[in-house]
Amino acid sequence: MEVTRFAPSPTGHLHLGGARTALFSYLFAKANKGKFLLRFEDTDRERSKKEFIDSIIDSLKWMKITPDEEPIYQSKKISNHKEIALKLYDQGFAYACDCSEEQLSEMRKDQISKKQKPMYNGLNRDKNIKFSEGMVLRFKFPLHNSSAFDDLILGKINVENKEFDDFIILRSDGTPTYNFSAAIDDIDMKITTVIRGDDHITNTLKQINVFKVLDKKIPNYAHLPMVLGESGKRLSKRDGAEDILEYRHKGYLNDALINYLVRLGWSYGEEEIFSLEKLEGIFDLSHVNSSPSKYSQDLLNWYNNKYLNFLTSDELIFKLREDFKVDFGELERGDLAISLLAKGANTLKEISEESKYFFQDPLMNLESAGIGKDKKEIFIDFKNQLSKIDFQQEEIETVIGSFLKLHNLKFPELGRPLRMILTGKQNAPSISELLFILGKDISLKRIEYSLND
RNA sequence: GUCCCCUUCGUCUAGCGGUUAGGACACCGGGUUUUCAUCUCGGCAACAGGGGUUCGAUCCCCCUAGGGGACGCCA
Repeated sequence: MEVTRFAPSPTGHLHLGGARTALFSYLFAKANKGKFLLRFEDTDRERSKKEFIDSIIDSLKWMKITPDEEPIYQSKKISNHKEIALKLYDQGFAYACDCSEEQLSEMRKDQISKKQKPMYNGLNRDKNIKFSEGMVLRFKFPLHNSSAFDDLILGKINVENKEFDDFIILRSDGTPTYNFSAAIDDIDMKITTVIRGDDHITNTLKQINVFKVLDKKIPNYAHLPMVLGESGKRLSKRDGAEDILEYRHKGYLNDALINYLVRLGWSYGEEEIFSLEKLEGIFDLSHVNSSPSKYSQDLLNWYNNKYLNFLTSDELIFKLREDFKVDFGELERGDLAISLLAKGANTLKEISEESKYFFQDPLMNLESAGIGKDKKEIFIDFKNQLSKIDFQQEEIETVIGSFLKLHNLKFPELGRPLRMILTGKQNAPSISELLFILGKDISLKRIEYSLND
């Protein structure tokens, strides 16, 4: 059975890139009838925050990415990992090193100045220093040959071992480091396929050597090409490197975001729209693109607009009420109003902002509505005509038509000022729709207000 | 600097040796809407460059260029 995991470090919120990694990992597990697990790599005491654990959990929940078991906290396994590191030391797969941080940074500076790759030079590798607390343990990385693995997305990756140094597996404070703990935990959790960003490729090469000395089966790896910002640079605050929940606050739908994210790198012929349920059946790694992709606000907006319009007016009303405190349920014809606005809106927030005139009288006087004093009589007559009819859409259109004819007016001469009176805006739904949705009382009230000027 | 990964329209991508190189977003026109949006029809637009392999390369190999990533007692 396939077992995958998402292993964020709680040193920040979940952002777009992380969410995509989690999604792919989750979908791969589901599509293979396997398990998806969550592990917090919270061994960086300084930067790991409970706040971020909570926010990552909330974000995943909102994205409908549900782990099949309770989350694992790496910090709880520190002593276990230390024990294993010590065992490796006893077996000669690791060695003690007492180089000071100053020594190491000197070494690094020196190498950089010589245009060399900065890395530990193996000074203490063969000195058989006896380990005592306060020293670090370094992994004896093979000196010769190369390390390789078959990436499920990228294909064969092979790097000369001389490119690696003897990385630290146990810090001087006695805690294990990432590359060591991650490998051990993947073993413990029986992970079969590791799906993560391709910035982890070198880590993978290190970790498979840990697997080897431990004589454990190496999992499959799939490295996802990065998501870049719209500028082509690293994802920044401006384009998605912020809290994924920000998207919720801006009025994006989780289903739209899921759909957008999965299509960022993965494809299924020429289909564009996928429900999570469908993805759980058809997702695969072989159709993941091997090149990096750029974030596109336009495309996300397009998806969001689509999904907004997949919703029923009742569902829209519910979401607007919950997330934006705008209650279309209070309106006579709120269902029509909201679906009308949803047609052209990219986000729930836009709907709420656009909806003002349904809830508040715009209070336009003659001048701001663009009606000259000489035209006032005409509008008074129009108001009288309106007040006589039953406010059904057809009747409204009929009365407008005959009124226009009677006064020999072109539509805009009536429509433009009327739209201002009704909404306070130049751009809004069609006049007959507006009158119908607003209803007789409100429509007449707004017209009267202007005419009383 | 060293190593690794990547390269099809501006963007997301289809393609898996023979295609008029397809779709979507964006953009630009036409129609509908006597406003905007919607809707609809149409248009613009790509195989980074150079060598091979092959009867034939977008597709396979090499080089160059460009982009991204890694190089911590962070994860």
